Amino acid sequence: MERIGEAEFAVMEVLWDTAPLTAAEVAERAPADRGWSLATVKTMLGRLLAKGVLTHEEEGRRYLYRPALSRDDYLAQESARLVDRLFGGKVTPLVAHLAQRDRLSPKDIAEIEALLKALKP
Amino acid sequence: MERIGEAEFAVMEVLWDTAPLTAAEVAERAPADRGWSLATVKTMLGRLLAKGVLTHEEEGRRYLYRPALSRDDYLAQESARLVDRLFGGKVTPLVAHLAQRDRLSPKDIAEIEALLKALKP
DNA sequence: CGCTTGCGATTACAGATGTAATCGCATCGC
DNA sequence: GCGATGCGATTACATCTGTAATCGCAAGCG
Repeated sequence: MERIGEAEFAVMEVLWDTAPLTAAEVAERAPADRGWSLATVKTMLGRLLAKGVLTHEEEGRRYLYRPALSRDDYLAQESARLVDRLFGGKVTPLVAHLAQRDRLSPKDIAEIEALLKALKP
Repeated sequence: MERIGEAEFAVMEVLWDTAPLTAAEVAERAPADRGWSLATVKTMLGRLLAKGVLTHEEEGRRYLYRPALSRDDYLAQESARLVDRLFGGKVTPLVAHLAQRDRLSPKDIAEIEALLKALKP
């Protein structure tokens, strides 16, 4: 699975929010704090195409870009990577760690409990 | 906070397991599948020193390397990065996602529930 | 029909990272 | 003492990533 970088991810976010878009439209919607030039956005789009995580269809002489990887699949992939690398592939230690370090609020805990309860048969 | 790369992380793992160690000892204990030369390990150690995540003390004409960042702090840092980037900084959606995608076993769920219960006042 | 304009493609370049060879010096064995 | 060894430091180089300028061509304007 091709890795996608931090800046590339920001481009994906734009397209996960709205698709399909032209390069210029992606540039417009990109986070302002990035301060990207249109050229930079075009490079990103080209690389993401090459990595297979975007598709494009021609619209006149332009391309319309569209994600080929769902945000959800991406989340799953990245979460799994973290869990594998840092927590021996087990989710429980991750939750334990987050619980201790992030000081989950009682509300958070209640939410997660409800969520888990709903998963049980 | 200085980022540490994938290969650098592998070196840290060795030192989190056992410390302090000399460069040669780190090389011996590094994951075999990396196939690292001693030179490579030395480069890693140098860079990790420069990043401040290792310390060294002189032992004769060699160094003994020792982590300056605990594995736990590193886990916290990386977990927080993931949660921030992908889940809007909220832990609950991450757990929800893991629960759905990773198909937590009933045993996992029970473990996490017990863990959360223990956190409640 | 030619000229501008707008597009993707190509090229550029710096910094980080992974991998490694080499260098300069201190030390240990003789 | 002196040469071989072993150490960290320096240098090398390819790849990936972030950022961007430039190129070549097609299409639309006049």
